[in-house]
Amino acid sequence: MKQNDTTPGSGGFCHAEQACPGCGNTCKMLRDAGLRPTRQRMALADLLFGKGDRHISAELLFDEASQAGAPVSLATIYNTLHQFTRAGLLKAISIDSSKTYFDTNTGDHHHFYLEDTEEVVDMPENGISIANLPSPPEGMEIASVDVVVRVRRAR
Amino acid sequence: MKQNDTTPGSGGFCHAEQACPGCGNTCKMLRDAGLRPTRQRMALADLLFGKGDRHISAELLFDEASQAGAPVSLATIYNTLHQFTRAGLLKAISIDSSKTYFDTNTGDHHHFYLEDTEEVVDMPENGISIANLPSPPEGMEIASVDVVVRVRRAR
DNA sequence: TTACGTGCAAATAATTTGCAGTCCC
DNA sequence: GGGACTGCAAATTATTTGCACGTAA
Repeated sequence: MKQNDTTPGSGGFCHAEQACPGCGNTCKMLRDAGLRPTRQRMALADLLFGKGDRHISAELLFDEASQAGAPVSLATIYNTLHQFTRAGLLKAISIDSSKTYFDTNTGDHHHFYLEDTEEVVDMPENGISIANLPSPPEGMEIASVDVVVRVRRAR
Repeated sequence: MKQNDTTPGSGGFCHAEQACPGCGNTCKMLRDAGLRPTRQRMALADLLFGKGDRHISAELLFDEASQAGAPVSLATIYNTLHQFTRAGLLKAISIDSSKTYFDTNTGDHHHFYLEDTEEVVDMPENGISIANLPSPPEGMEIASVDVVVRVRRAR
């Protein structure tokens, strides 16, 4: 359950701008994104942004939420992940064709993909540099450049 | 394996090494890959490799085969695409998370992804260059480096 | 002949959607 | 109170699999 008890008072469990214990700034983050800070969204946001940069699939987040004592339906997980993505809080990455991963690091960066474990890992920000990028087909503009370095256990 | 017994008329419709009309070298390609040159595989190979480098999805190949007068079941399309991939004739690319595309260009190269049309286009071979690639996590070796430049219609 | 291939339909897996009930503002 | 949000289950989409039959070697 919630380890903080800060008298929600006025009906809502979260009080706008001020950082209510347990909400931290999650509440504000959601409001700023134009999303109502509901119980589910708060719980998911805390899981997603509570421990540094993460790369997570819907299914995995579902399991985490369940185990964290905040069961959220899978449909809501998907909805929320997409809402967060639309709001710019997350970035969707498609590395493995079967699952979609969501990245809490929305900055410009690239990834290592561990083939053995199907894990996605951020590449050090300053590492890679790309040159001689061919100009895109005519009439097109570059939306983004995604680099994925697939790695496997060295034998 | 027998390499020189190419007596036409011995039962199969395709006769090993020599270019039988209608087979071209497709036949040999399949044999070399360790795959029996069946009617379906020949038809699909012709569609795949008959017109330069392509990026195609199973569904699309299915439609093409049907229209080409060589209907092949969707299951066989999938099986065949994976067999070809395993044999090194194709390369699977996951750019869009929903569909898997198969690339007839198995060389080292990168792609443009046209977001508007969901099309995959090869990037000129000589264009891009990547530097300062961070070393992979310890105990790991690089399997491949995939670069996808997403482009959209310039407004 | 005989093992490998193929087609079909049912089975999965990941994700989306319709809708009735719930909750935030 | 009212519209935004959720949960559930059914619907979709992409792909895989089991199994009887067909076909290349």
